[in-house]
Amino acid sequence: MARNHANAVSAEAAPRAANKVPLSQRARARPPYLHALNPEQREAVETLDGPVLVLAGAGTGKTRVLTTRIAHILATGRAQPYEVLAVTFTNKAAREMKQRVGEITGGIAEGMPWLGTFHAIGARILRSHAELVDLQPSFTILDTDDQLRLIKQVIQAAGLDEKRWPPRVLASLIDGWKNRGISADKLPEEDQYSFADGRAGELYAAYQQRLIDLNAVDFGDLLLQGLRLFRENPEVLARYHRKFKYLLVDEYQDTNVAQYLWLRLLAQGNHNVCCVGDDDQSIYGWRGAEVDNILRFENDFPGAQVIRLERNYRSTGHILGAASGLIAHNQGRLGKTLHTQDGDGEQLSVMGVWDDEEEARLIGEDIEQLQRNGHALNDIAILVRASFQMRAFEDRFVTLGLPYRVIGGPRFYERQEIKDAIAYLEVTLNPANDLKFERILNTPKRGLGEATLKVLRGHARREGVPLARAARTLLETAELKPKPRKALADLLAQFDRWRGALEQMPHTELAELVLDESGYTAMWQQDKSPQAQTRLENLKELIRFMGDFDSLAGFLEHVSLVMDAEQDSDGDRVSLMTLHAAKGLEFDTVFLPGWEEGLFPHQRALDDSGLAGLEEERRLAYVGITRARKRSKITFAQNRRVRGLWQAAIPSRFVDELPEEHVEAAPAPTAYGFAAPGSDVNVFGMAQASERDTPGRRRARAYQNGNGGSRGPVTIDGKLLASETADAPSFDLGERIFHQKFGYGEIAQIDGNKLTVDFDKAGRKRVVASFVERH
DNA sequence: TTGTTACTATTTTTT
DNA sequence: ATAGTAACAA
Repeated sequence: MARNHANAVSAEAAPRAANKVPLSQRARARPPYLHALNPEQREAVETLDGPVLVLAGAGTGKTRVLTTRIAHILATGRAQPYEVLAVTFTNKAAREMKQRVGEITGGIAEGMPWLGTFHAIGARILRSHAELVDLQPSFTILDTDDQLRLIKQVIQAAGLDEKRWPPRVLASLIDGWKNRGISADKLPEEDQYSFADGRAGELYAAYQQRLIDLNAVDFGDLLLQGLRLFRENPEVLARYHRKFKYLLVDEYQDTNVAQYLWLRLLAQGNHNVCCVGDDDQSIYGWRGAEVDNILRFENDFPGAQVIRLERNYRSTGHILGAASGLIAHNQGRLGKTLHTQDGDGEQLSVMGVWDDEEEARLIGEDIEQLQRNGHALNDIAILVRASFQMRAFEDRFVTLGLPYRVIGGPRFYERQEIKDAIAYLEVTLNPANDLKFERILNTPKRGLGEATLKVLRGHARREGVPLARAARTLLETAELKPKPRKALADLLAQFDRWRGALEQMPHTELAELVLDESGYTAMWQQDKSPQAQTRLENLKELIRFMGDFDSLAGFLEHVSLVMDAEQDSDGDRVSLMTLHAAKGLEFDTVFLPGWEEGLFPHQRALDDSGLAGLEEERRLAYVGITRARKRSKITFAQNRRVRGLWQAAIPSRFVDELPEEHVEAAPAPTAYGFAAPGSDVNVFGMAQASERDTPGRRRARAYQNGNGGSRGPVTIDGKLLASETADAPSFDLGERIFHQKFGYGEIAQIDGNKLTVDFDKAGRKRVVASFVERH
């Protein structure tokens, strides 16, 4: 490992291919984009020939290096935009990179057709050669719902008990195999018995056959079939070897085996492959990422140069020191020493609290304090290990009226109503899409249930035709009872009509028509649940978004690959997210709650993957701490509700692994029950005595906060909200209102900008007026 | 076929 | 606690 380091340093003196570049070129003034880089970054950008691994620690300018490198390749004329393959994991990263390359080159990147996610690029390559892997170029890409439905069918067809052999389990097994590049015919003996008493391979193969029947692929196939394509057709691979002069990979520590193999095949062409990553930030092992890929880079790509970026531009000395000390407890790492030219800054604070409610309250107060001192909420984040931890914070922030945003929650295209709507549109466009057809067959309810579906499936299977086709012929026979028969006939007629309208009207109008006439919109309008309103909004949003595309087909292709929608970034809000979602982001102040054994490190990670699991959890902690520019505040609760029951918790071992010189142990003022909950003690650990903080008022407030059913005026700071509530409408007692989180309710009491509302579902809650709307 | 009740499995999450 | 699912009754 030390050798790598030496290697990197010496390489700086003589870039390997310098002599290939004409002297006139070398003597030119450095282009402006190189000036902004430090020597290591510049080396990473300019070392263009042969394999390069850039080990980029947290906050060392990884994205900058990657984008500048692309810009450099283009600006020096080494390759045309279409000759550079750049892969990322997320659409967000791809978008960002595209934009930043564009900024540096002044638009040359416009046509970088091969900058995208592994899956998008895989799909693109596969479409050009579909026949070579038993597909038609128009193949559809299944989402997880479709995949699960299909696997369920396969399990049923095999005559297995779904309860004993749950489809989800097989789905994740198949996923795992595909991640490791294992196709159905190559399933190792030991994996055979991982499902259904040795029938694993048989089921995997049956599933693959069904995919081919449907002319469909799942996400794993986008890579696995790509591998097969390259292996079975060397001439195709050779074509891409000639095509791609430079390969770049972002977040290399997150690659799985299939991606690695895919990449290695492509890199066999001219070996100009540059991978950027940080072994210390590998946190996706549970979904197939192999840290080994990055650890083994030099073996896999002979002659590789390793360049370390160790100068951190983000965090203070104490934060880096604490994070480095923690991660040093991991065994399998390449090793980096991050340093900063910043000052030491504040030490990390660690504090124990009584329970999750107190944790949320103290952090809430701390945030208000920061806000009073002029900190933007946008610069503050709370990073949790598991999403259930978010609830306490959301509840607290809603009562405080503290604006927050949840990052990475349920994504737009994952929502039920969006998937349903898309299923309708997909079937309109492509009647042969059986899985989507099944999805909407009885949504809304039209009396076409399990029994009808069974008849349809049987018929379709016998004739070897899609369900919609089978349905049509079934209408001619007497196999179905009159009622379902009529319903089915109506549905088919509707689809025919919509299909006919495809050419007649803009696709957004058609979408509205389909959703209206199918009764889908009506279904949600009649739904009384608090989310129904939001769902209808989402449907409107979907149609608005469709307007950005030229055609329905174009829109649907986008949706199948790009599962995320742009996050709204308006307003000054605290960010709330999981540690996983936080990778790549940074904030001035980061709160890290829930550092307790069992939660963080998570018990499941320990049980499932032992030491490797623990090390991944530790990397997660490292990622969390290094998100902070100035302040990291760790808390742990002594008591936490797990699955409804209270459990005593002990502080995470990670707390004790933090080097003491970088950490300040904040006293736990309320932890042992001396101070009443609700007292003004912040996470800095200093009791903030204020004029309104007499013991009596504390008790009063504790009563109000603790016992839910609060009455009387609120004593929590109302003044913070002045700016947000300026334009809030005024309400009357007894008025019906709608609240994003709690649904519909009736106003029971008004205190300035705070309302007490009896919610239909959620009961009596105290909310801020700006958070509700008239109904 | 639909609505009700009982039961179970609850980290992280992209494509 | 809770949500999502499966068996069961109407």
